[in-house]
Amino acid sequence: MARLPGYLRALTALAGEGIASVSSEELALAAGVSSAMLRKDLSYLGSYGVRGVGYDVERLASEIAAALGLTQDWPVAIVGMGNLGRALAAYRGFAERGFRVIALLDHDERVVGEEIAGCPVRPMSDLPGLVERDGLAIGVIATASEGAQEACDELVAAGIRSVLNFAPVVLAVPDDVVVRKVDLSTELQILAFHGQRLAVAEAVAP
Amino acid sequence: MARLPGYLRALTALAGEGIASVSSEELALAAGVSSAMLRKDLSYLGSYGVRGVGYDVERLASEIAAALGLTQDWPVAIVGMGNLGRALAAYRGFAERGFRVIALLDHDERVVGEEIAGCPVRPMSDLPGLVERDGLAIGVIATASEGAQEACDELVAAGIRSVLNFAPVVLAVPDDVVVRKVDLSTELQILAFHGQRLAVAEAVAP
DNA sequence: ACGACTTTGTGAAGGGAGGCACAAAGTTGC
DNA sequence: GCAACTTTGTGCCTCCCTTCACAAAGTCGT
Repeated sequence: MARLPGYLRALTALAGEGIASVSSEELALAAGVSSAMLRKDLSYLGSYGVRGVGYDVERLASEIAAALGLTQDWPVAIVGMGNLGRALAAYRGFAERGFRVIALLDHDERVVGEEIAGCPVRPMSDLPGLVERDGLAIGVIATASEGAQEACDELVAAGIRSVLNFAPVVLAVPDDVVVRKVDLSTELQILAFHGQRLAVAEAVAP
Repeated sequence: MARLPGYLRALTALAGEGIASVSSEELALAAGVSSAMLRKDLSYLGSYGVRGVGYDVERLASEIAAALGLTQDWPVAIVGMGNLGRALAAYRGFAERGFRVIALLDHDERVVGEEIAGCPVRPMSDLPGLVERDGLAIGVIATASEGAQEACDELVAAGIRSVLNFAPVVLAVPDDVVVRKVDLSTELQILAFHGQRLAVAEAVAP
Protein backbone atom coordinates (compact mmCIF):
# COMPACT_ATOMS: atom_id res chain seq x y z
CA MET A 1 0.00 0.00 0.00
CA ALA A 2 1.49 3.24 -1.20
CA ARG A 3 -0.49 5.28 1.33
CA LEU A 4 0.87 3.69 4.48
CA PRO A 5 3.88 6.04 4.65
CA GLY A 6 1.47 8.98 4.61
CA TYR A 7 -0.54 7.52 7.48
CA LEU A 8 2.62 6.84 9.42
CA ARG A 9 3.76 10.41 8.95
CA ALA A 10 0.42 11.80 10.13
CA LEU A 11 0.47 9.51 13.14
CA THR A 12 4.01 10.56 14.04
CA ALA A 13 2.95 14.18 13.88
CA LEU A 14 -0.03 13.48 16.14
CA ALA A 15 2.13 11.58 18.60
CA GLY A 16 4.46 14.57 18.68
CA GLU A 17 1.53 16.73 19.74
CA GLY A 18 0.80 14.32 22.58
CA ILE A 19 -2.43 13.00 21.08
CA ALA A 20 -3.09 9.42 22.15
CA SER A 21 -6.21 8.52 20.18
CA VAL A 22 -7.53 9.52 16.79
CA SER A 23 -10.64 8.79 14.74
CA SER A 24 -10.51 7.67 11.14
CA GLU A 25 -12.07 10.98 10.17
CA GLU A 26 -9.33 13.08 11.75
CA LEU A 27 -6.48 10.89 10.59
CA ALA A 28 -7.87 10.79 7.06
CA LEU A 29 -7.98 14.58 7.01
CA ALA A 30 -4.37 14.81 8.19
CA ALA A 31 -3.23 12.29 5.61
CA GLY A 32 -5.27 13.80 2.80
CA VAL A 33 -7.49 10.83 2.02
CA SER A 34 -11.13 9.90 2.65
CA SER A 35 -12.09 8.26 5.92
CA ALA A 36 -13.60 5.23 4.20
CA MET A 37 -10.40 4.60 2.31
CA LEU A 38 -8.33 4.98 5.43
CA ARG A 39 -10.45 2.46 7.32
CA LYS A 40 -10.32 -0.02 4.47
CA ASP A 41 -6.55 0.34 4.21
CA LEU A 42 -6.09 -0.17 7.92
CA SER A 43 -8.43 -3.14 7.95
CA TYR A 44 -5.93 -4.95 5.72
CA LEU A 45 -3.36 -4.70 8.51
CA GLY A 46 -5.82 -6.07 11.06
CA SER A 47 -8.36 -4.66 13.46
CA TYR A 48 -6.44 -2.13 15.48
CA GLY A 49 -9.29 0.32 15.97
CA VAL A 50 -11.83 0.45 18.77
CA ARG A 51 -15.41 1.15 17.76
CA GLY A 52 -16.79 4.27 19.34
CA VAL A 53 -13.30 5.56 20.15
CA GLY A 54 -10.88 5.40 17.24
CA TYR A 55 -7.30 4.26 16.87
CA ASP A 56 -4.51 4.29 19.44
CA VAL A 57 -1.88 6.52 17.88
CA GLU A 58 1.22 4.79 19.26
CA ARG A 59 -0.11 1.31 18.61
CA LEU A 60 -1.18 2.03 15.05
CA ALA A 61 2.08 3.79 14.27
CA SER A 62 4.14 0.83 15.37
CA GLU A 63 1.89 -1.59 13.47
CA ILE A 64 2.32 0.40 10.27
CA ALA A 65 6.06 0.73 10.85
CA ALA A 66 6.24 -3.04 11.27
CA ALA A 67 4.21 -3.62 8.11
CA LEU A 68 6.51 -1.33 6.16
CA GLY A 69 9.58 -3.06 7.53
CA LEU A 70 10.82 0.03 9.33
CA THR A 71 11.70 -1.76 12.52
CA GLN A 72 15.13 -2.28 11.06
CA ASP A 73 17.59 0.14 9.48
CA TRP A 74 17.87 -0.11 5.73
CA PRO A 75 21.34 0.41 4.28
CA VAL A 76 21.33 2.57 1.17
CA ALA A 77 23.95 3.27 -1.47
CA ILE A 78 23.88 6.28 -3.79
CA VAL A 79 25.29 5.84 -7.27
CA GLY A 80 26.44 8.86 -9.24
CA MET A 81 28.16 11.80 -7.57
CA GLY A 82 27.09 14.60 -9.87
CA ASN A 83 25.10 17.58 -8.69
CA LEU A 84 22.14 15.50 -7.63
CA GLY A 85 24.15 12.75 -5.98
CA ARG A 86 26.09 15.22 -3.87
CA ALA A 87 22.89 16.88 -2.79
CA LEU A 88 21.39 13.56 -1.79
CA ALA A 89 24.55 12.59 0.07
CA ALA A 90 24.28 15.78 2.12
CA TYR A 91 20.53 15.46 2.64
CA ARG A 92 19.59 14.61 6.20
CA GLY A 93 16.17 13.22 5.34
CA PHE A 94 17.44 9.69 4.85
CA ALA A 95 18.86 9.08 8.31
CA GLU A 96 15.86 10.66 10.00
CA ARG A 97 13.63 7.89 8.77
CA GLY A 98 15.78 4.85 9.30
CA PHE A 99 17.63 4.80 6.03
CA ARG A 100 21.38 4.77 6.50
CA VAL A 101 23.54 5.86 3.58
CA ILE A 102 26.44 3.43 3.87
CA ALA A 103 28.16 4.13 0.57
CA LEU A 104 28.60 6.69 -2.18
CA LEU A 105 29.59 5.21 -5.51
CA ASP A 106 30.73 6.55 -8.84
CA HIS A 107 31.86 5.08 -12.07
CA ASP A 108 34.32 7.89 -12.75
CA GLU A 109 37.80 7.22 -11.35
CA ARG A 110 38.45 10.93 -10.96
CA VAL A 111 35.67 11.20 -8.43
CA VAL A 112 36.47 8.02 -6.54
CA GLY A 113 38.38 8.80 -3.36
CA GLU A 114 36.89 12.24 -2.96
CA GLU A 115 35.06 12.83 0.31
CA ILE A 116 31.48 14.11 0.26
CA ALA A 117 29.56 14.90 3.45
CA GLY A 118 32.15 12.97 5.41
CA CYS A 119 31.83 9.85 3.33
CA PRO A 120 34.41 8.66 0.79
CA VAL A 121 33.35 7.97 -2.79
CA ARG A 122 33.99 4.35 -3.69
CA PRO A 123 34.27 2.54 -7.03
CA MET A 124 31.42 0.50 -8.46
CA SER A 125 33.48 -2.66 -7.96
CA ASP A 126 32.81 -2.38 -4.22
CA LEU A 127 29.13 -3.18 -4.78
CA PRO A 128 29.15 -6.97 -4.35
CA GLY A 129 31.03 -6.64 -1.08
CA LEU A 130 28.58 -4.06 0.24
CA VAL A 131 25.64 -6.31 -0.53
CA GLU A 132 27.31 -9.38 0.91
CA ARG A 133 28.93 -7.96 4.04
CA ASP A 134 26.80 -4.93 4.91
CA GLY A 135 23.40 -6.16 3.83
CA LEU A 136 22.96 -3.36 1.31
CA ALA A 137 19.44 -3.72 -0.10
CA ILE A 138 18.50 -0.39 -1.66
CA GLY A 139 20.27 1.46 -4.43
CA VAL A 140 19.65 5.08 -5.38
CA ILE A 141 20.47 6.07 -8.94
CA ALA A 142 21.52 9.71 -9.20
CA THR A 143 23.54 9.49 -12.39
CA ALA A 144 22.86 11.36 -15.61
CA SER A 145 20.33 9.75 -17.94
CA GLU A 146 23.01 8.12 -20.05
CA GLY A 147 24.61 6.22 -17.20
CA ALA A 148 21.41 5.17 -15.44
CA GLN A 149 20.78 1.86 -17.17
CA GLU A 150 24.38 0.76 -16.71
CA ALA A 151 24.35 1.74 -13.04
CA CYS A 152 21.09 -0.11 -12.61
CA ASP A 153 22.48 -3.23 -14.26
CA GLU A 154 25.43 -3.20 -11.89
CA LEU A 155 23.17 -2.81 -8.87
CA VAL A 156 20.99 -5.69 -10.01
CA ALA A 157 24.02 -7.86 -10.80
CA ALA A 158 25.28 -7.27 -7.26
CA GLY A 159 21.99 -8.59 -5.89
CA ILE A 160 20.06 -5.41 -5.15
CA ARG A 161 16.34 -5.68 -5.77
CA SER A 162 15.06 -2.28 -4.70
CA VAL A 163 16.03 0.74 -6.75
CA LEU A 164 15.12 4.40 -6.42
CA ASN A 165 15.71 6.12 -9.75
CA PHE A 166 16.17 9.86 -10.12
CA ALA A 167 17.24 9.71 -13.76
CA PRO A 168 14.50 10.53 -16.27
CA VAL A 169 14.66 7.21 -18.11
CA VAL A 170 12.69 3.99 -18.07
CA LEU A 171 14.91 1.31 -16.60
CA ALA A 172 14.78 -2.27 -17.83
CA VAL A 173 15.04 -4.70 -14.92
CA PRO A 174 14.14 -8.32 -14.16
CA ASP A 175 10.66 -8.93 -12.77
CA ASP A 176 11.80 -9.40 -9.18
CA VAL A 177 13.42 -5.97 -9.02
CA VAL A 178 11.29 -3.06 -7.84
CA VAL A 179 12.04 0.35 -9.29
CA ARG A 180 10.50 3.54 -7.93
CA LYS A 181 11.00 6.74 -9.85
CA VAL A 182 11.36 10.32 -8.70
CA ASP A 183 11.26 12.71 -11.61
CA LEU A 184 11.48 16.44 -11.14
CA SER A 185 11.09 17.45 -14.72
CA THR A 186 8.03 15.29 -15.29
CA GLU A 187 6.37 16.93 -12.31
CA LEU A 188 7.30 20.38 -13.55
CA GLN A 189 5.97 19.58 -17.00
CA ILE A 190 2.68 18.49 -15.51
CA LEU A 191 2.54 21.79 -13.66
CA ALA A 192 3.30 23.63 -16.89
CA PHE A 193 0.40 21.78 -18.47
CA HIS A 194 -1.95 22.98 -15.76
CA GLY A 195 -0.49 26.46 -15.93
CA GLN A 196 -1.23 26.59 -19.61
CA ARG A 197 -4.78 25.31 -19.20
CA LEU A 198 -5.29 28.02 -16.65
CA ALA A 199 -3.94 30.67 -19.00
CA VAL A 200 -6.15 29.43 -21.83
CA ALA A 201 -9.22 29.35 -19.61
CA GLU A 202 -8.55 32.91 -18.52
CA ALA A 203 -8.14 34.10 -22.09
CA VAL A 204 -11.51 32.62 -23.03
CA ALA A 205 -13.45 33.83 -20.00
CA PRO A 206 -11.50 36.64 -18.31
CA MET B 1 -2.18 13.40 -19.11
CA ALA B 2 0.64 12.47 -16.76
CA ARG B 3 2.34 10.28 -19.35
CA LEU B 4 2.94 12.94 -21.98
CA PRO B 5 6.28 14.03 -20.46
CA GLY B 6 7.48 10.45 -20.74
CA TYR B 7 6.52 10.29 -24.40
CA LEU B 8 8.20 13.59 -25.06
CA ARG B 9 11.39 12.37 -23.44
CA ALA B 10 11.39 9.18 -25.49
CA LEU B 11 10.77 11.16 -28.66
CA THR B 12 13.60 13.57 -27.87
CA ALA B 13 15.94 10.63 -27.37
CA LEU B 14 14.87 9.14 -30.72
CA ALA B 15 15.34 12.45 -32.47
CA GLY B 16 18.83 12.62 -30.99
CA GLU B 17 19.59 9.29 -32.64
CA GLY B 18 18.43 10.69 -35.95
CA ILE B 19 15.32 8.54 -36.16
CA ALA B 20 12.57 10.30 -38.14
CA SER B 21 9.64 7.92 -37.78
CA VAL B 22 8.49 5.57 -35.06
CA SER B 23 5.66 3.08 -34.61
CA SER B 24 3.42 3.07 -31.56
CA GLU B 25 4.93 -0.27 -30.62
CA GLU B 26 8.48 1.04 -30.52
CA LEU B 27 7.63 4.30 -28.82
CA ALA B 28 5.53 2.51 -26.23
CA LEU B 29 8.46 0.24 -25.43
CA ALA B 30 10.77 3.21 -25.02
CA ALA B 31 8.30 5.02 -22.78
CA GLY B 32 7.46 1.93 -20.74
CA VAL B 33 3.75 1.70 -21.56
CA SER B 34 1.56 -0.52 -23.74
CA SER B 35 1.10 0.36 -27.40
CA ALA B 36 -2.69 0.51 -27.08
CA MET B 37 -2.43 3.02 -24.28
CA LEU B 38 0.06 5.12 -26.18
CA ARG B 39 -2.19 5.27 -29.23
CA LYS B 40 -5.19 6.15 -27.10
CA ASP B 41 -3.26 8.91 -25.36
CA LEU B 42 -2.00 10.35 -28.61
CA SER B 43 -5.44 10.21 -30.20
CA TYR B 44 -6.58 12.75 -27.59
CA LEU B 45 -4.09 15.23 -29.03
CA GLY B 46 -5.33 14.63 -32.56
CA SER B 47 -4.45 12.30 -35.41
CA TYR B 48 -0.76 12.81 -35.93
CA GLY B 49 0.05 9.25 -36.99
CA VAL B 50 0.07 7.78 -40.45
CA ARG B 51 -1.43 4.32 -40.78
CA GLY B 52 0.99 1.77 -42.10
CA VAL B 53 3.94 3.98 -41.18
CA GLY B 54 3.84 5.37 -37.66
CA TYR B 55 4.46 8.78 -36.18
CA ASP B 56 6.79 11.51 -37.37
CA VAL B 57 9.18 12.00 -34.47
CA GLU B 58 9.78 15.75 -34.85
CA ARG B 59 6.15 16.54 -35.50
CA LEU B 60 4.83 14.52 -32.61
CA ALA B 61 7.43 15.94 -30.24
CA SER B 62 6.45 19.49 -31.05
CA GLU B 63 2.74 18.68 -30.75
CA ILE B 64 3.27 17.20 -27.30
CA ALA B 65 5.49 20.11 -26.29
CA ALA B 66 2.74 22.48 -27.38
CA ALA B 67 0.09 20.51 -25.49
CA LEU B 68 2.22 20.62 -22.35
CA GLY B 69 2.78 24.34 -22.73
CA LEU B 70 6.52 23.96 -23.21
CA THR B 71 6.75 26.36 -26.10
CA GLN B 72 7.32 29.08 -23.56
CA ASP B 73 9.77 29.32 -20.67
CA TRP B 74 8.22 28.89 -17.25
CA PRO B 75 9.66 31.04 -14.50
CA VAL B 76 10.16 29.14 -11.25
CA ALA B 77 10.89 30.26 -7.71
CA ILE B 78 12.35 28.02 -5.02
CA VAL B 79 11.29 28.63 -1.44
CA GLY B 80 13.45 27.41 1.41
CA MET B 81 17.23 27.49 1.21
CA GLY B 82 18.09 24.58 3.45
CA ASN B 83 20.00 21.54 2.25
CA LEU B 84 17.39 20.58 -0.29
CA GLY B 85 16.77 24.10 -1.56
CA ARG B 86 20.46 24.70 -2.16
CA ALA B 87 20.73 21.44 -4.03
CA LEU B 88 17.77 22.33 -6.23
CA ALA B 89 19.18 25.79 -6.87
CA ALA B 90 22.40 24.22 -8.13
CA TYR B 91 20.63 21.53 -10.12
CA ARG B 92 20.90 22.03 -13.87
CA GLY B 93 17.90 19.91 -14.74
CA PHE B 94 15.48 22.82 -14.56
CA ALA B 95 17.00 25.03 -17.22
CA GLU B 96 17.54 22.10 -19.57
CA ARG B 97 13.81 21.63 -19.93
CA GLY B 98 12.61 25.17 -20.22
CA PHE B 99 12.14 25.98 -16.55
CA ARG B 100 14.03 29.08 -15.52
CA VAL B 101 14.74 29.56 -11.82
CA ILE B 102 14.26 33.30 -11.47
CA ALA B 103 14.31 33.57 -7.70
CA LEU B 104 15.48 31.89 -4.52
CA LEU B 105 13.45 32.80 -1.47
CA ASP B 106 13.74 32.23 2.25
CA HIS B 107 11.82 33.28 5.29
CA ASP B 108 14.94 33.48 7.44
CA GLU B 109 16.53 36.94 7.40
CA ARG B 110 19.96 35.46 8.13
CA VAL B 111 19.87 33.61 4.81
CA VAL B 112 18.45 36.45 2.74
CA GLY B 113 21.19 38.22 0.82
CA GLU B 114 23.40 35.17 0.61
CA GLU B 115 24.31 34.08 -2.91
CA ILE B 116 23.65 30.50 -4.01
CA ALA B 117 24.67 29.20 -7.42
CA GLY B 118 25.08 32.77 -8.61
CA CYS B 119 21.63 33.86 -7.52
CA PRO B 120 20.87 36.02 -4.49
CA VAL B 121 18.43 34.81 -1.84
CA ARG B 122 15.49 37.17 -1.55
CA PRO B 123 12.88 37.70 1.15
CA MET B 124 9.37 36.29 0.88
CA SER B 125 8.02 39.79 0.57
CA ASP B 126 9.39 39.91 -2.99
CA LEU B 127 6.83 37.32 -4.10
CA PRO B 128 3.98 39.57 -5.28
CA GLY B 129 6.40 41.59 -7.39
CA LEU B 130 7.85 38.46 -8.99
CA VAL B 131 4.39 37.22 -9.94
CA GLU B 132 3.29 40.61 -11.23
CA ARG B 133 6.39 41.76 -13.08
CA ASP B 134 8.19 38.53 -14.04
CA GLY B 135 5.20 36.29 -14.69
CA LEU B 136 6.23 33.83 -12.00
CA ALA B 137 3.78 30.93 -12.18
CA ILE B 138 5.39 27.94 -10.46
CA GLY B 139 6.59 27.73 -6.88
CA VAL B 140 8.83 24.99 -5.52
CA ILE B 141 8.60 24.31 -1.78
CA ALA B 142 11.88 23.03 -0.37
CA THR B 143 11.39 24.08 3.23
CA ALA B 144 11.31 21.80 6.25
CA SER B 145 7.94 20.18 6.98
CA GLU B 146 7.05 22.79 9.58
CA GLY B 147 7.38 25.75 7.25
CA ALA B 148 5.77 24.18 4.21
CA GLN B 149 2.16 25.18 4.80
CA GLU B 150 3.12 28.77 5.58
CA ALA B 151 5.32 28.98 2.49
CA CYS B 152 2.52 27.52 0.42
CA ASP B 153 0.02 30.04 1.77
CA GLU B 154 2.34 32.88 0.83
CA LEU B 155 2.79 31.50 -2.68
CA VAL B 156 -0.95 31.16 -3.14
CA ALA B 157 -1.60 34.63 -1.70
CA ALA B 158 0.83 36.05 -4.24
CA GLY B 159 -1.21 34.48 -7.03
CA ILE B 160 0.74 31.30 -7.78
CA ARG B 161 -1.43 28.36 -8.73
CA SER B 162 1.11 25.64 -9.50
CA VAL B 163 3.17 24.27 -6.63
CA LEU B 164 5.78 21.54 -6.50
CA ASN B 165 6.12 20.32 -2.94
CA PHE B 166 9.19 18.48 -1.61
CA ALA B 167 8.11 18.65 2.02
CA PRO B 168 6.53 15.46 3.38
CA VAL B 169 3.25 17.08 4.39
CA VAL B 170 -0.22 17.35 2.89
CA LEU B 171 -0.75 20.95 1.88
CA ALA B 172 -4.14 22.60 2.16
CA VAL B 173 -4.83 24.81 -0.85
CA PRO B 174 -7.84 26.30 -2.68
CA ASP B 175 -9.39 24.16 -5.41
CA ASP B 176 -7.83 26.10 -8.27
CA VAL B 177 -4.27 25.51 -7.05
CA VAL B 178 -2.48 22.41 -8.31
CA VAL B 179 0.04 20.77 -5.99
CA ARG B 180 2.39 18.03 -7.14
CA LYS B 181 4.43 16.22 -4.55
CA VAL B 182 7.90 14.71 -4.68
CA ASP B 183 8.59 12.66 -1.61
CA LEU B 184 11.86 10.82 -1.14
CA SER B 185 11.08 9.16 2.14
CA THR B 186 7.72 7.84 0.98
CA GLU B 187 9.42 6.23 -1.98
CA LEU B 188 12.12 4.76 0.24
CA GLN B 189 9.52 3.40 2.63
CA ILE B 190 7.72 1.72 -0.23
CA LEU B 191 11.01 0.14 -1.23
CA ALA B 192 11.56 -0.98 2.35
CA PHE B 193 8.13 -2.58 2.24
CA HIS B 194 9.06 -4.55 -0.85
CA GLY B 195 12.45 -5.38 0.61
CA GLN B 196 10.78 -6.84 3.65
CA ARG B 197 8.28 -8.85 1.63
CA LEU B 198 11.23 -10.25 -0.29
CA ALA B 199 13.03 -11.19 2.92
CA VAL B 200 9.92 -12.84 4.32
CA ALA B 201 9.32 -14.78 1.11
CA GLU B 202 12.90 -16.00 1.19
CA ALA B 203 12.64 -17.11 4.80
CA VAL B 204 9.54 -19.17 4.00
CA ALA B 205 10.83 -20.74 0.79
CA PRO B 206 14.61 -20.41 0.69
C1' DA C 1 -27.58 -2.19 34.17
C1' DC C 2 -29.48 -0.16 30.26
C1' DG C 3 -30.12 2.90 26.42
C1' DA C 4 -28.37 6.39 23.39
C1' DC C 5 -24.44 7.68 20.86
C1' DT C 6 -20.12 7.30 18.44
C1' DT C 7 -17.04 5.01 15.43
C1' DT C 8 -15.20 0.99 13.12
C1' DG C 9 -15.27 -2.67 9.60
C1' DT C 10 -17.25 -4.27 5.40
C1' DG C 11 -20.61 -5.61 1.67
C1' DA C 12 -22.41 -3.54 -2.44
C1' DA C 13 -22.53 -0.11 -5.92
C1' DG C 14 -20.23 3.11 -8.98
C1' DG C 15 -16.72 4.91 -11.99
C1' DG C 16 -12.61 5.19 -14.52
C1' DA C 17 -8.53 3.57 -16.50
C1' DG C 18 -6.21 0.00 -19.17
C1' DG C 19 -6.26 -3.86 -22.52
C1' DC C 20 -8.19 -6.44 -26.51
C1' DA C 21 -9.35 -6.78 -30.94
C1' DC C 22 -10.81 -5.21 -35.25
C1' DA C 23 -12.07 -2.08 -38.98
C1' DA C 24 -10.32 1.84 -41.54
C1' DA C 25 -6.59 3.86 -43.92
C1' DG C 26 -2.42 4.23 -46.10
C1' DT C 27 1.83 2.18 -48.18
C1' DT C 28 4.63 -0.75 -50.97
C1' DG C 29 5.66 -4.13 -54.44
C1' DC C 30 4.46 -5.96 -58.75
C1' DG D 1 -3.84 -0.09 -60.89
C1' DC D 2 -4.44 -3.76 -57.73
C1' DA D 3 -3.59 -6.74 -53.91
C1' DA D 4 -1.27 -7.84 -49.78
C1' DC D 5 0.68 -5.98 -45.73
C1' DT D 6 1.44 -2.78 -42.01
C1' DT D 7 -0.07 0.29 -38.54
C1' DT D 8 -3.27 3.61 -36.59
C1' DG D 9 -7.63 4.91 -34.24
C1' DT D 10 -11.38 3.33 -31.49
C1' DG D 11 -15.53 0.70 -29.63
C1' DC D 12 -16.19 -2.60 -26.08
C1' DC D 13 -15.16 -5.19 -22.20
C1' DT D 14 -13.02 -6.16 -17.93
C1' DC D 15 -11.05 -5.33 -13.66
C1' DC D 16 -9.49 -2.69 -9.90
C1' DC D 17 -9.89 1.18 -6.94
C1' DT D 18 -12.85 4.38 -4.57
C1' DT D 19 -17.01 5.77 -2.38
C1' DC D 20 -21.45 5.00 -0.21
C1' DA D 21 -24.02 3.26 3.29
C1' DC D 22 -25.14 0.43 7.09
C1' DA D 23 -24.83 -3.11 10.61
C1' DA D 24 -21.87 -4.61 14.42
C1' DA D 25 -19.47 -3.29 18.42
C1' DG D 26 -18.02 -0.78 22.07
C1' DT D 27 -18.28 3.46 25.20
C1' DC D 28 -20.39 6.83 28.24
C1' DG D 29 -23.95 8.96 30.96
C1' DT D 30 -27.61 8.11 34.02
